[in-house]
Amino acid sequence: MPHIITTVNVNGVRAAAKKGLLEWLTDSQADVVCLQETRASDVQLRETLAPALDAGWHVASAEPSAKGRNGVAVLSRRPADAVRIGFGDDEFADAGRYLEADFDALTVGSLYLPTGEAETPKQEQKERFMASFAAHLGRSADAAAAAGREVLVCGDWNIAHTERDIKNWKGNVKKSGFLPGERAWVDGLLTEGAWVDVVRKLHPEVDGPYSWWSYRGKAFDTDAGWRIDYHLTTPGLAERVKEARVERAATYAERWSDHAPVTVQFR
Amino acid sequence: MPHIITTVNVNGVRAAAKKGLLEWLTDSQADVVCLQETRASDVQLRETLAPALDAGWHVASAEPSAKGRNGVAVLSRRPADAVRIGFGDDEFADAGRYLEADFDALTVGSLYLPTGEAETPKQEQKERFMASFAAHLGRSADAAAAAGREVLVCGDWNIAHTERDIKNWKGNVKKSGFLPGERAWVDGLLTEGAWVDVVRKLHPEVDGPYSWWSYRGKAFDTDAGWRIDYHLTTPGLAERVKEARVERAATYAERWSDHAPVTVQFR
DNA sequence: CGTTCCATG
DNA sequence: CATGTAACG
Repeated sequence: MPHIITTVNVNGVRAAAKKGLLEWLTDSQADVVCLQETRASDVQLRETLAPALDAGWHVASAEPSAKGRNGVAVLSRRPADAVRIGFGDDEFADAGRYLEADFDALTVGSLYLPTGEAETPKQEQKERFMASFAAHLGRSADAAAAAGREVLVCGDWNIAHTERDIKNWKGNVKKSGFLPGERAWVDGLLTEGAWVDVVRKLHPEVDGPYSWWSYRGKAFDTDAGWRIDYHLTTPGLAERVKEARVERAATYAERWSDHAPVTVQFR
Repeated sequence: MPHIITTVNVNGVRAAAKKGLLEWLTDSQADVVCLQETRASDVQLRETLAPALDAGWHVASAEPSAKGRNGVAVLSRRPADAVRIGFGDDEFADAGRYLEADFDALTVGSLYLPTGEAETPKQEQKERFMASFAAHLGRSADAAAAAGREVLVCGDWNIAHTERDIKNWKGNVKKSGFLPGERAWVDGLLTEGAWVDVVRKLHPEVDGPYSWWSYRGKAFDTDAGWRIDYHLTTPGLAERVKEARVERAATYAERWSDHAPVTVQFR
């Protein structure tokens, strides 16, 4: 079973690969790397990742129906036992926003939750996705418990959960990504330990660690970021979490994404 | 009166400026430089050319109504006495395809004739432009003769006149830019010496010199080009032409346009 | 094959 | 402020 799992929104895998993603991957100790916003077809993704595939990585991907948008993937050092695209909602079936891959008794999900914009139809779409995906998580947790399996769902959730998860929380209370309803939705996922935010579990008292910084202005340099990339795990797996870190340095020399990789390690 | 005049289609002045246009301009001995396909608003053009303007160049420009398309300009070491945009045809009035500037007894025109595509509405538009512009050239020649002035119209005519003006002429007889009707239209302009193609006058027997090479393949390296950038002058001025050259080397180290500057010098 | 625009983030 | 795409050349 994989012990080190990283998630990173690459904001265009082709651009990221030109700027350092592949070198970062070469240095990575991860067993599984979940990618979001590949913004590439399956063919383009394989072409871009060819050096990594040659080096032994396997890839499973969910291609977006709209060219140059969304796209999620799971890279792994050995092939997944099974791969499932989508989460049973026809509206988002071919959006390239969710993919699950099984490795022994562990299921890993790579999620790219929609961006919203308060008071617009985009926000309604985000909320439809949230409702539907929460139902999937519920079913998934129940099925895993019944089958003695564990589940880890990581990716870009596009929601900062608490005031600790966003540098300028006061300035964003009416902005999509920090709306009360969105934060309450995350509360609901974590209720009674159904799911555990394992980075927060390990670092309960710190601000951040942020995983996304706008490209505008000097947000990265001043660490004016958001923690919107999470690893949520089933409770049994959460008990085994050993270490978690945001690899801010990965994008420090040359920034190859506006997100940084978030890595968790399990016993 | 200016004695050295250059024309160059820059294929986007902002991109060209980043890659060497301004250095070429610094080294240029020209008194007047006509630009085509600036693909910029007047404001963007001035921002882009700011170093040249600081160095003493003056600019007159015809902004395109469609953003990022067309656009012609005349740079000069002293301000023009008068500037006229367009050539009296309402259809093309704000297309950013023609500009005239007066310097003493010389009028200089910067032309970007439309690209065509055989058997399509684009070709019909090109031919409407050609008919209308030929009428303007006729009026212009008559007026110049009556007033004892000379006229030079340079730019990207998007037509290779003869078999000498295109490397692979056999492969292009049905392609816009080398259609019989287009070539005959140029014949008509030159009839009875009303207008003189001064580069060809100086170099009657050579193939080329080409002034445009496709970016595709190795067209530039193999000199598989087209001569579509001309200086047409009134007969009196043609008598004074001393030297003409295509500055192919200007774009050799780093190609800042798919066209090369064409420079003529007068006594 | 390159430029610029657009929608999206 | 960066991505990919499109129309255009």
